[in-house]
Amino acid sequence: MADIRIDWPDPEGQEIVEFLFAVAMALRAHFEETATDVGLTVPQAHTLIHLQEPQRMGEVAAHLRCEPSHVTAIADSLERCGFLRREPDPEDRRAKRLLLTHRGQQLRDRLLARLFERAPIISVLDAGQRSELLSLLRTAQSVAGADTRR
Amino acid sequence: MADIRIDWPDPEGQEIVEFLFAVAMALRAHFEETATDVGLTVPQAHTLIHLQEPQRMGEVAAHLRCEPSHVTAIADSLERCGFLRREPDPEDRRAKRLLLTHRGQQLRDRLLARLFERAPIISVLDAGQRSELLSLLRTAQSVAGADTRR
DNA sequence: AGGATTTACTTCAGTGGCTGAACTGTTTTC
DNA sequence: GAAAACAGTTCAGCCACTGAAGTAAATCCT
Repeated sequence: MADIRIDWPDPEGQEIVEFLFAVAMALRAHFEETATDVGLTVPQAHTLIHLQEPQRMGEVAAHLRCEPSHVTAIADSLERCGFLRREPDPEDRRAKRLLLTHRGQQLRDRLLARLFERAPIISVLDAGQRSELLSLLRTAQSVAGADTRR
Repeated sequence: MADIRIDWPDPEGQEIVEFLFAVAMALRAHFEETATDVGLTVPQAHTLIHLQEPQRMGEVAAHLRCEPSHVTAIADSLERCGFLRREPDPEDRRAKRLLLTHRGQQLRDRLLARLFERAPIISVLDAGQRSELLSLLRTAQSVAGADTRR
């Protein structure tokens, strides 16, 4: 992504976007690698991470930004592996909540630990740089979040 | 991605990684949206962007991190649409180079313009914050790059 | 020089993530 | 209490992508 050239009035902004794209791609690769390391696919890993607390399937679908039918498939596979189970939602008998089994919790912890442990990028920054980066990212958060929604 | 909690000795680093994941997901969505806006799929858009200068197909495959056979398919589609053509590599008659047609160039420019123009994140930062962010990202670049390679 | 190996792309069959439509059962609405 | 909206499931099908087998050209090795 470092080889993009285009006539554009804001070279600094462009360079930032390019860097962020590079970061995005690196993190994506890191996530995928970590997931396969622990024996999960990317959507399985995303789902597992989201299930810190029991969630209704529709809520998971909204979080993953995919169709509910896809969540059915993901939940099927994770349930077959014994990482979660379906539980009827006490407040709505149409809905089901996904909740992690003990093995699922363990796997989730392992996954997250590896994810943060070997994360690229932050390891070269010193304490001051890191808090600077953090505050900049916090500032930018609102827009990023606003842009994420469909 | 804001709802991850795990017992981890480095909460600041964790928060940075979480933010970067959020940024990564936002940018990915932004890229996908922009690509479909101009009538391209994600891999088509990536390929088009990479073709600022004519590239051999193997080189494109390496850049996209996919199998050469997939590049054949992508090139087929883009050639059918008239955005690029195959040209025999003058230095190796086994190889073919992909090069953009005029329409392909135009589309690439439009794509990149939209990509930077509507990029999330940077728009809320002022000039000082932006150069800070840029220098931090430059510092972190080496590691990110190192982690990207297989 | 020339036969064996490697390399660049293509073709094709198959996998896996994901969507959209049709269906069941439950809740809400008026 | 019937009609509409909703949660999840099933199924057919799309698209990105891989891996193996095939063709043609370059390189390697005496």
